[in-house]
Amino acid sequence: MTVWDRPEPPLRPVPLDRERIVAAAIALADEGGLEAVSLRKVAARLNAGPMRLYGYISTKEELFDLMVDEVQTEILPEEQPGDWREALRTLALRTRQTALRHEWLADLLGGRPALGPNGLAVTEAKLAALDGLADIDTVMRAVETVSAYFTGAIRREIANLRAERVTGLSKRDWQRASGPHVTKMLATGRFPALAKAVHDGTDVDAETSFTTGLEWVLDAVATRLTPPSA
Amino acid sequence: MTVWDRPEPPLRPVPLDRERIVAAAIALADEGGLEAVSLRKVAARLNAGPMRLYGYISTKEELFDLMVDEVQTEILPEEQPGDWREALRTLALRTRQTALRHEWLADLLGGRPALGPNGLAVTEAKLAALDGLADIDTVMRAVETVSAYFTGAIRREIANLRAERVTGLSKRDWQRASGPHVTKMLATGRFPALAKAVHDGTDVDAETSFTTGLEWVLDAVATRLTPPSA
DNA sequence: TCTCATGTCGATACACTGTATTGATTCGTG
DNA sequence: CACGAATCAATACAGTGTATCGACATGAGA
Repeated sequence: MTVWDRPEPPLRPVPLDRERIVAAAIALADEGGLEAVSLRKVAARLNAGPMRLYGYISTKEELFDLMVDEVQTEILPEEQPGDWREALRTLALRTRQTALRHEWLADLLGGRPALGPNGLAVTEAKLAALDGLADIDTVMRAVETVSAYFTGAIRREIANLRAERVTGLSKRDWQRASGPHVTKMLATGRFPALAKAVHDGTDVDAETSFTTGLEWVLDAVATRLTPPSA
Repeated sequence: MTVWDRPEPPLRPVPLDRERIVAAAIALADEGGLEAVSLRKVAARLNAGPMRLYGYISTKEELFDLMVDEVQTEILPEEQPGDWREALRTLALRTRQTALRHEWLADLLGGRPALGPNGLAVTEAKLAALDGLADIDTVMRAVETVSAYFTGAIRREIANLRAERVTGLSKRDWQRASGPHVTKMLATGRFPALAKAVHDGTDVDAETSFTTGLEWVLDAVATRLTPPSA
């Protein structure tokens, strides 16, 4: 093979760093969901071979960890509001909004401990909101409870959202009218309470459902805080 | 190739049904986690070719749906206790226990709407527990909130459990002593509340954490129920 | 300025995945 | 007994995460 047949060597490889890798991965996930993220595709976006990434991460799971940590920056508000309740509410709502912007986050939420810098910062913010308002153990239980609530609520919301997308129908309409399976099941009479709920319940939007439950949980937390000493 | 070279045809294929397929898949997942479930391995356990499964499911996701629905039978208690609170608590605790028996459930919990017969039965049980104790919309909010809580709590618990397994240390010990990364981060002083929590907080076991939060949420629900008419 | 060691990079390779297609084989039915 | 339909397995394909390894550009030392 002569020189003329051989292509010029590729230009010096673009320098890589985790930031660029994670950004590429997030872009892919935003476009096509988590399953669209493959090391080959991420590398391709950066004009690199797949193996190149293994200098920066040692496993695909680590890439996911980095992605989660990265979007946590969107969760922390610029300034922490004063009231503990407002602070926790804001963190919960911003987590939800972030998950709506990056739906793949719902698949990862709660899946692994969030130990990256931004994850720790979010945890810090949660704990700081309640700092001094009760003994530490109560504060920890409170943070765990609120976080567990919104993790679960967000997962369910995104799950429903996806289901609605594939059928093109709202969950309610779908159950009531054209979801043949559920309709048939309800018709069996084996699920009276469920049938009543589907039939008589108001089809409340996801945000209302989320905030309603959130306020309930925050109420529960409020009861446990030590009353401000008189 | 003569008859003598050719092996006898395989015995008539073992008849298949979804039950056996799902059982095989669950066994695999119990042993090696969700990622150990491949259509090839499931089929192999049933002495069948991979393609055979596509007569019973049309996608791997559907197999997961069936697996989730199957283990829901372990969640429903034999008899429904009388008290709404007891009923919801039992459902939550049994979901947790089921997830501890089948850790892969944590990966799937809340990931897709549970519309199988057993999933519907569990939802029915939740709704039935509160039936008549408040208007339907309140009942639905209550069920959503409790479910969201324990979905998130279970996910976190399993996530921590796995993390502990790979390091061989309790989360607390690990953070305090030998988790170099977290230790270093805490040492930066950027996370004072977190540092205090790790340092001064009691290392409560997972079950206590779970039930504590659960009772809080149940308290919150209680507040919303219409007081028994005098 | 030349040589050599070092370490980075990418090509290749491997074992495996979910699933479409296709061809053989069996069975029920006329 | 023959044929049509249905069932099933083999093959195939495009993709996956990651181990291995050879080439090559780069920096250090002489």
